[in-house]
Amino acid sequence: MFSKATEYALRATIYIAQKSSDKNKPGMAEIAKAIDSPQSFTAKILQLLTKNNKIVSSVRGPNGGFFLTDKAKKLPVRSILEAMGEDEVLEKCVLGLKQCSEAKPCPMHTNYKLIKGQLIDLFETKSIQSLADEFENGGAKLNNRIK
Amino acid sequence: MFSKATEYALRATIYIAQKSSDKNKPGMAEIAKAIDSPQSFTAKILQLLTKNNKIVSSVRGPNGGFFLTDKAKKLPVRSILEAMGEDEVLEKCVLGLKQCSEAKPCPMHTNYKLIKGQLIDLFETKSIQSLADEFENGGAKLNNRIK
DNA sequence: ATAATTAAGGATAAATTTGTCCTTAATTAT
DNA sequence: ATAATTAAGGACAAATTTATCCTTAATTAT
Ligand code: FES
Ligand code: FES
Repeated sequence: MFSKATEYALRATIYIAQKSSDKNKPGMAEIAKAIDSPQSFTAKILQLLTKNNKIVSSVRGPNGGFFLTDKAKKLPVRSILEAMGEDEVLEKCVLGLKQCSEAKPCPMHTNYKLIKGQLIDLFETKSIQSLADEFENGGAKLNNRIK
Repeated sequence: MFSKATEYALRATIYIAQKSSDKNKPGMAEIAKAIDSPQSFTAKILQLLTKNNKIVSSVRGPNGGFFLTDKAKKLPVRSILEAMGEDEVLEKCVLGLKQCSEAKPCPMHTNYKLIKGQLIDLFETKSIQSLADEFENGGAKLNNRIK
């Protein structure tokens, strides 16, 4: 559904939201390990999410790392997709027509639009914070390594 | 959601299902034009769908082209995804965990699984034939060029 | 001030996806 | 039989995505 980059972005952001505090900000090594992603690549992705302080914030130097402001935690998950330039996935025609519309619907449209609506609603309603709460609190995981 | 290749595969198959008959089998040029796809690339994709006569059938030579057997028309849309090796998209974890499971759910799982179920149901229930019926009959389109 | 730590950023490489072109093989019409 | 038509298939090219590595800049601890 999403690119690897966006999957890493989602997992990393949720991890940071849950783990960061004033005292403790996870660094790249910790994050990549926790979400089971390639470290250098994930670093690039966090750079994107940090640019203009869109979603993720960071501090350099010893005890530095990544964190989310309270404001950022309240953002809908969709804002991560937007920062990754991949939120059009939610709006796309499932058969790849240039527009998904009632005016010129594809043969799947009538059935798919119901699902699409729920998908959009999910990503717009769920906040980053609420996903962070699911993580560990609700027993949700951000990797599924055996150990 | 799907790769371009799979989008072309879906559109092309639906088009062929609707347009082909004993007397008339659309060729590559016609298909690519109708579904607004790059011809040579689409040809490769139809080769995949034709291999082992999985979904699409073909005849070479004058008045040759592509068609679907009645049996093929009754296949679920998901079988096209399978032929393209891309049906795992339906089963995947939305955050990219290696497994989507109740045992080790990601933070989106509880909400997403409801949508996922509908998505799987849609692709397993809808037949290629029923989509072909939507096309032109039901006013559905396989491209949205202005003209 | 200095050294240590950590993210930012640039350059580059590998892998995959998307796409084109040309030749070959099969089939049909004449 | 021959020529025309059309899909099959191989080789290759372009574009995009994924990934690594190394240097630079900022910050902190000493
Ligand atoms: S037009 Fe294809 S899903 Fe809406
Ligand atoms: S585990 Fe992520 S969607 Fe099921």
